Amino acid sequence: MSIRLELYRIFDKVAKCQSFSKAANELYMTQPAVSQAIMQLEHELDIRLFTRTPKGVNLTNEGKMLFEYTNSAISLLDTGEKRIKETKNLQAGELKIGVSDTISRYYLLPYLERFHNDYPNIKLKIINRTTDELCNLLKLGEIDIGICNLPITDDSLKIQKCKDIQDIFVFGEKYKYLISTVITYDELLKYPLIFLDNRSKSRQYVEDYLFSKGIKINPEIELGSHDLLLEFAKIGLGIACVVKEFSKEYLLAGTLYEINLVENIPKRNIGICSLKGVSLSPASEKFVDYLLV
Amino acid sequence: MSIRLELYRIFDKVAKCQSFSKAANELYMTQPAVSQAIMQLEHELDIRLFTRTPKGVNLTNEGKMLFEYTNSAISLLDTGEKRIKETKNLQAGELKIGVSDTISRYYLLPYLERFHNDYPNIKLKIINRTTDELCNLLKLGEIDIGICNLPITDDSLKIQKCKDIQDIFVFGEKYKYLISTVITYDELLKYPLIFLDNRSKSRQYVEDYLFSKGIKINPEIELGSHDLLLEFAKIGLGIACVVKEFSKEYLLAGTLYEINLVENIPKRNIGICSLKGVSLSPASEKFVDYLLV
DNA sequence: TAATAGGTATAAGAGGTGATTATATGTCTA
DNA sequence: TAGACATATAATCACCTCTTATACCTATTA
Repeated sequence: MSIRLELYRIFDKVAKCQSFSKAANELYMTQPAVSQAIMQLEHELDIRLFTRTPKGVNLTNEGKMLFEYTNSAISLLDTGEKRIKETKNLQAGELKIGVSDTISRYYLLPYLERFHNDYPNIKLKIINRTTDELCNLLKLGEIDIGICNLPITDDSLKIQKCKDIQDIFVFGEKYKYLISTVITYDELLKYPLIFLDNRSKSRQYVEDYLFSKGIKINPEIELGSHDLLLEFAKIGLGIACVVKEFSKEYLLAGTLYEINLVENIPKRNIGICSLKGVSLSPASEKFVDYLLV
Repeated sequence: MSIRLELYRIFDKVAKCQSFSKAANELYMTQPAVSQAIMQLEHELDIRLFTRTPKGVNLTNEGKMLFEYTNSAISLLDTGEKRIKETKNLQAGELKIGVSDTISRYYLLPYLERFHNDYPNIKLKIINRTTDELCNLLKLGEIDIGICNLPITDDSLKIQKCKDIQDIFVFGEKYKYLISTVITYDELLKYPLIFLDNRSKSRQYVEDYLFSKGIKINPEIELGSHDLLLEFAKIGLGIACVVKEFSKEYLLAGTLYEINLVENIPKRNIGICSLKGVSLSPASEKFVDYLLV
């Protein structure tokens, strides 16, 4: 059988202390235990490692040789252990978050900022993709968690809702006369509509919902980012379908106005996705905490 | 307390096998043992190292991190062990021999040559010093064994006789008339004597012996090496006290002749010295074997 | 010289603990 | 739905390591 690794730890300590007794102390063992351990090691390797003297022990040449290896090995294990502990205390490590870009800008940013302040040694990696792509990245292990627009139907993923969001329609100065007018879904179609492009979950969600109400939208303009939606609406290019929570600045500033629909689009959620059955890394776990509070 | 190093070995194997069962096999343990070991490690580090799946296990991010360390550490210990075994089989290592130069040239050389042929991977270091200095080097651990002129009285040294040598007096052509003449110690003093310088054991031995017989020598010439003794005698500068075994070439070639003394100087010995109570390295041991056969 | 202090070796016994066996549980596949 | 294959859990046992006690050795010191 192979040699008990404990013996190497003891050997290592004895070599450093040049004494069985002192090593025993530092190892919280008795001297005979150390003596026996070294004898066992010497026996198994079939070679003398120490020369015993009345005032301690000295490494033989072969012992010196072995020590070069054990010393590095033991200290490697020690630092490995230490790094794990650091990671646990979030003093090191990295956190790879996949997120759709809409969310990252309007929702995630403050959390990222806070997390980075609290744990500056965690390396943050943010990957912007569509929800579907994020699910794949999760399975590939490329990201630790994904922040996605719900709903997601994937049995291998664990989903935790973390924020309600409300889809609304907004317009700028040009359509100011619509303020305090209540509008039906049908009437919306009379106006030029601005939507995200149809790969996005948000677009799909609203489009699907309206379709279930018998409304088939045909956007005048399709854009790639939520930012552009807001800006296009602001300069009067049409009525944009946006997320209320992500449009607060514009609404508060009075540069955009929300349409009063007879019936709101049902709220949907942003959720945290992770692989089912896979424990989160400490950093991921902590970050999820932030989001859920 | 610190973590059982065995756990790291098991962890390492599991990480490589990506399976508790397979690792158990390779470690000659049962699966539950491995399972428990990993759980213990995870518990002590307070972190998940593997994610369990129905078809094996996978390293978590933290597990991967730890593995980088354990993997190197374990393989370091393995190679350390391997090198020790090589040393034991004389496939590596070094052999430091201290020897007085007289001996090294005439006695040791053939043994060194043979040993080096048999074990070319052992690095040989030969150190030439006087016997007294060699004893000190032994105690300092600078040499593994010393090949010295006996007698040596030092309780901390282990002495093994390995060769008889006979001190004789020789002369060259100039004193050819002495051939087949029997000579007393007293008569020797009539001739110019050539001795080694008085730091050498050989000189001391003969001088002391003759003194015990009431003869006080007063050499005409004192030289630093046995070589020179022979050469000086050959060209007729006197009668040299040399070691018979080291002078064979000259005696056989007829360039030097041995004096017939009424009574031979008592034989003395070359011996192998090593530290008492300290086991010899495998290489040293083997070399001593060569000398003693 | 005797005694002390500090080191290692040895013997014997006890206790802990890691391995085994047996079984449960879960998941994918045929 | 059964079977194969993976890990988890529970309980028992045997080994083996550590401890205690003691011996022995070598320096140092009174």
